[in-house]
Amino acid sequence: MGLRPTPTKSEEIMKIIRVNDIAAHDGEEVTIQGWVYKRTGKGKLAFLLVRDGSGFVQCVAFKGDLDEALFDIISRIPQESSVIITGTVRKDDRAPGLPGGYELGIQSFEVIQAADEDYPMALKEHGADFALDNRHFWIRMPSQWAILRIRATIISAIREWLDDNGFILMDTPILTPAAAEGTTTLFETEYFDEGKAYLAQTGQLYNEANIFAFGKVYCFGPTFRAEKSKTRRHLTEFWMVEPEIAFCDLDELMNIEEQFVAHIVKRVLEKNRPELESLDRDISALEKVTGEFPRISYDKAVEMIKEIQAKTEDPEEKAFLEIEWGMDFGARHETVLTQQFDKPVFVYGYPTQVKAFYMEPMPGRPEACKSVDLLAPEGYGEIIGGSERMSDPDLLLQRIREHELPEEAFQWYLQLRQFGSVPHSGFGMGVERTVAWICGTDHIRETIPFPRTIKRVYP
RNA sequence: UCCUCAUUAGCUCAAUUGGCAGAGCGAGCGGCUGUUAACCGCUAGGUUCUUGGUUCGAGUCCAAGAUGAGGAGCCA
Repeated sequence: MGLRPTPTKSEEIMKIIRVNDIAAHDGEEVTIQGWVYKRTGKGKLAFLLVRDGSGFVQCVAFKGDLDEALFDIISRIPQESSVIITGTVRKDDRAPGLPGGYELGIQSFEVIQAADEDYPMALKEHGADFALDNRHFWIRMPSQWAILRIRATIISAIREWLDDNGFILMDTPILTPAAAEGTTTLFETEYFDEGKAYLAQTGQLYNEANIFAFGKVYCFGPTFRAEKSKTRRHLTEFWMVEPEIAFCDLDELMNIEEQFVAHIVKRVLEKNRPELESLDRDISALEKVTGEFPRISYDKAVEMIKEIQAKTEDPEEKAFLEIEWGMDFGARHETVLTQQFDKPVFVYGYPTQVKAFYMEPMPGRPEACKSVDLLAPEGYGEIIGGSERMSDPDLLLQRIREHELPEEAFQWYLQLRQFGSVPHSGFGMGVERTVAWICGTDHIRETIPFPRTIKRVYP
């Protein structure tokens, strides 16, 4: 507040509100503190769309009501100038904004800083490169503002549900000694005299230790993958929540996941309806995400994809949909599969060979394992990957050797199975993919404030 | 790592067969009492990604490179 050292007399009595509360102040004289998002004029009228972080509201100045010099300042104020505006709230259906429908008739107007006139982010559509180079400004635009507010609700709902259902937050390390699933996709850093350390790509193995102390736990933090993936579904730094539960089998895991996801969607519908509407999200599609989700086996899913492929005429699409039992699903497979349902769908029992080493085999079917992915509808695909973990120490050691993982680094993990091993399960949910699905965003880079991709670490 | 595409004004894009570098938005100035991507008039704004080549002449054709995007593989 260095620009405004002491409050004036009038400031001491003014009633500062936030824009998202404006409906509660109809007819009152209030003050808002924010930034000029857009300015238009019509002779003796000036319209400012002002944002204050909580919403966007139209402020109107009429030349006849104000000192001429003040009206001149208002009608010339550059976009993004920071301002403090006092005026009377009135309901008006013509008023744009978020939530909209109310406007402020300007009575006094203080400029904190008049912005430079060459603000780079014009109010129009931008290409991806320009938008990402200007991410520090892009987040001021309503679409990005709406997505990031929904992201905050999703994160809050994640913690709320887990905290209310007996899960304990256990922060797992970000600097780790070795790969959980191979070293090729890890970011590497020097670690004093201990050699290399790696940025974590999962907290799961540590959570498997934590459950034997706390029963039900979750970790929630950034995750790092150095994969050279350049798609609309990939970031190199993303946030993942990973619950882990003792005495829990695959069916119980699916029960937990569907309650968890339904709660998150419910909270967004309660808290962020104006944001969803501003994004033109099909809200009725989200309202269907309740109750039980369909559960289909990998075997059934392969059959369904084969049927869809047989009906596909486009030769390129047909080639992408080619599948045989034993193959992992690609993005196209997930897309056509989820389009068959209007809720998230569980696919369980994937082939052992395409999944991680620590998953429990299906009873009597060692070629399949007790894994389950949750695929979001409308073509969004995998948002959760989970499994029942292997509890037999001998088989686990065998798998570590088969995958040629450094046995010595997994000693502590193997010891867990020797001292009170129980059936246990867990899953990881990618926050950004979940945000993309709920917001209906077509690219994951818009779902995190400052995305990190293979080609971008600025800003 | 592989495949495909793109790069022209601050931004989004045009530019016919190789023949004068253009528009809209944004910015500045002027006009307008209800604007919603306002509208009307005027002004300013260019290393056509880089380097080399072909040609009387290259934004356009050729070669190499740079940068970015989408996708595959892998994954959340």
